[in-house]
Amino acid sequence: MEVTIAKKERKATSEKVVGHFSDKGPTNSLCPVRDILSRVSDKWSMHTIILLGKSEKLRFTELKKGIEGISQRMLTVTLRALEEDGFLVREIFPEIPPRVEYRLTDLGRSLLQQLMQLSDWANENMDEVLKQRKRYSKK
Amino acid sequence: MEVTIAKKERKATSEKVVGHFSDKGPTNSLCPVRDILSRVSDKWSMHTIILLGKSEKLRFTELKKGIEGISQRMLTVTLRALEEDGFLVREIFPEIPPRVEYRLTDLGRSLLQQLMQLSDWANENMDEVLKQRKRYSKK
DNA sequence: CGGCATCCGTGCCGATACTG
DNA sequence: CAGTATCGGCACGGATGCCG
Repeated sequence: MEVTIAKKERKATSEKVVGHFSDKGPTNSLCPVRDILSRVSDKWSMHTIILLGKSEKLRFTELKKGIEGISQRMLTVTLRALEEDGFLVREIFPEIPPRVEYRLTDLGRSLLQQLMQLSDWANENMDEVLKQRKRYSKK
Repeated sequence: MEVTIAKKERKATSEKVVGHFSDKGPTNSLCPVRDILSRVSDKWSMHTIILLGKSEKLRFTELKKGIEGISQRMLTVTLRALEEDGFLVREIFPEIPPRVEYRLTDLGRSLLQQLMQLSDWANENMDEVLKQRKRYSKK
């Protein structure tokens, strides 16, 4: 039995979301959004998805090199969480030294498309946001 | 001079994002995305934006009633952060008792559109994600 | 009514050391 | 190479009390 880090660390997050949206209410229809949003918006998931989107298939070490600043631990945690949601698959080659490859699933690529759209919006509007922040800071 | 809670609490987040994306790297173009994503994906921002999107203009207490489970403190923090980014405006009426109204800006409504798209995607794909999680849990 | 100040638990994440 | 285990700092957010 492997996977001990990610399993524990993810449980809390899931329950947090479920707990706040499982009951009725007008905003209830957005439960999935916050769920996925909170999955993707953590510190490293988006980086990982984008990088995999560019290269189609990468090894652990290649990902680590491509994502500047990420620790071994967080790369593992992030990859396991994305695997759990079905955004990527993990393929183990029982060689010595071991080799593990990661690639996006169709679902993962679909998510990537969404992120790209959001990316476009963000790039278009970031200047305005920064301007607003500046204005706000001296009020 | 007002605004003490939110200002302090936001500084760390901003610096965190900037610190990790201000340098070069292939994923650098996504800096704004993570910035906005981390703004929107906190515990209450999306609720707030959606609710304001429905009602066009709401008072503090009305928002508090509409967002189930939110504390006074977090509503204040959330509203200040969204105001800082220019997603909503805060209008104070110096009456007794005081009245404060919040409404989305054009920028905020534009962001809302993006969230709605993401919402659609999430609703379409959540079943698949949940299925994947189940499969993963018994592996 | 619409906040602010403070205390405090909990979870996220980095650093480090160890392993098949 | 690709992880796991553990410790510790710090940010996020809840509870409570006070105020113009």
